[in-house]
Amino acid sequence: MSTAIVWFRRDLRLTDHRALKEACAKHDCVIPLFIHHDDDSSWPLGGASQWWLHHSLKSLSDSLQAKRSQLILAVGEPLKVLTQLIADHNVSAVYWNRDYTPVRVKNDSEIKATLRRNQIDVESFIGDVLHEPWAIQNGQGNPFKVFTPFWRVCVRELSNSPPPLSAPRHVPPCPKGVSSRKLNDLMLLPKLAWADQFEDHFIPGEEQAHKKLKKFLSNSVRDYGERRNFPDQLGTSKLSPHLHFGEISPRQVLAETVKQHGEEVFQKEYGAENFIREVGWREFAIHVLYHFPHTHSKPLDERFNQFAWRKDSKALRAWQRGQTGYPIIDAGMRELWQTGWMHNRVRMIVASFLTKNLGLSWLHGAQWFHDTLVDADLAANSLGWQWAAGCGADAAPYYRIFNPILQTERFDPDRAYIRRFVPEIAQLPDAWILKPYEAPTDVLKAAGVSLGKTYPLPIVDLKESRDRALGLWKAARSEQ
DNA sequence: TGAAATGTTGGGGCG
DNA sequence: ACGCCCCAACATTTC
Repeated sequence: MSTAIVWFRRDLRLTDHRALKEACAKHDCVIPLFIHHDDDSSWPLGGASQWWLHHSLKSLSDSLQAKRSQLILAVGEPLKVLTQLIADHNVSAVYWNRDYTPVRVKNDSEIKATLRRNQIDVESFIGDVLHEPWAIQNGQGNPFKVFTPFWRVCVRELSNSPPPLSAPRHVPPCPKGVSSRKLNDLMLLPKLAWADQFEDHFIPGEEQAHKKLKKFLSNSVRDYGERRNFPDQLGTSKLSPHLHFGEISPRQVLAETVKQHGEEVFQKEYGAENFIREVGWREFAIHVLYHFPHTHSKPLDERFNQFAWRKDSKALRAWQRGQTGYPIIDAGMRELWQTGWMHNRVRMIVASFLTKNLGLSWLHGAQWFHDTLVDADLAANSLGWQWAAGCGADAAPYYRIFNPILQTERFDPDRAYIRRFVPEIAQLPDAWILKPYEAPTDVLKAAGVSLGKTYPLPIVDLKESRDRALGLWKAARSEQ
């Protein structure tokens, strides 16, 4: 009898799970294990992510039970938990899929070395990427800092990307007497009713992830290139949290897309190409954070190390709570708070507003998103915020400053998004709802809006703050 | 995956 | 009839 542990981390699924497949093929007993432990003190698991994790673990546990296995839950330092289990149940092997975030890379290599010293067979497998981060290089053998050439190489090398695996037909039983914590012991659900609305928008779990992908591929993907820009429409896949927790892998997303739409998904004129390209941005984020592990808290562009960010806790709080006086910003921030998610177009707008107009550090934005997004992902979040702030990989040019009013006119043409999330101004006509502060008094009165009372006055002047940002970014750029 | 400023063009009003 | 001006519409440049 040989027993193996499969250490589940951010790969909460049974299909395309290399570690699980290997363990099931080689061992008579398999302990599917999840260890709850915040190993990155500077980026603790956010509240919204905890909510997702709770439900995703429930789903994985149910799936394993259907295979007559059992998910074992533990709390504490992974090495201690593993060592104890190994000793108690005569475990001979430990398998996991790799995670490329900096703290995990470091901890995993230590755990691997320690267990191997103790004669345990430890094997790790490719994680949730198309290519290992070290397998993709530019002509000089360096990591990429620009998306387009990076993605070109990824696509060219796709034949070397491992194909997705099916679920193991049979999961060997978990040995008798392995004790597990109760899911509720992990204390993942918020004490207040904050997350109550999340479940109206998301159902965590592997089965739902695949359902959502299939539905998206058969209904929406053709118009994705256009429709994805309109936050009021269901034009995006909303797969991000499922991908973050590994309920579905990027290999599966790509394979399913190609299966339904053929190889032409790589040609530019197809909606599916835009969609696959977003999977590419996810891959790029993992690549950049792996090779530049400081970029979750320091700018990739060193000229921004000394940047004079403003400090203004009142403005930060107004931004966080959706009380800036600019409806598209407030709508986005409230969508985030209420649903645990924000449309990507609006993420760009609120990020530009925080960094350029308010002049507050992108780190504040990254921290808030990390805590409140169900899809919070250290790699994607860091890349996205540095991109918006103009200090990261393939960053937006310093002069690219979104105007909230123009963005509303373009991407929320009938103002449905604003009306949904900023109901106190919903009665304003289309022409004024995007800038209530300029609306004539009789229009405001007729709509029941009292500026400064029922809806805030703008906390910053757009033109003034834009000019200030242009000067600062231009100066930062010319340093060194 | 930007916005604003500046430049150019052409139609129409008007002396 | 003609030149001049205004200005919208569009294009280009600049930040």
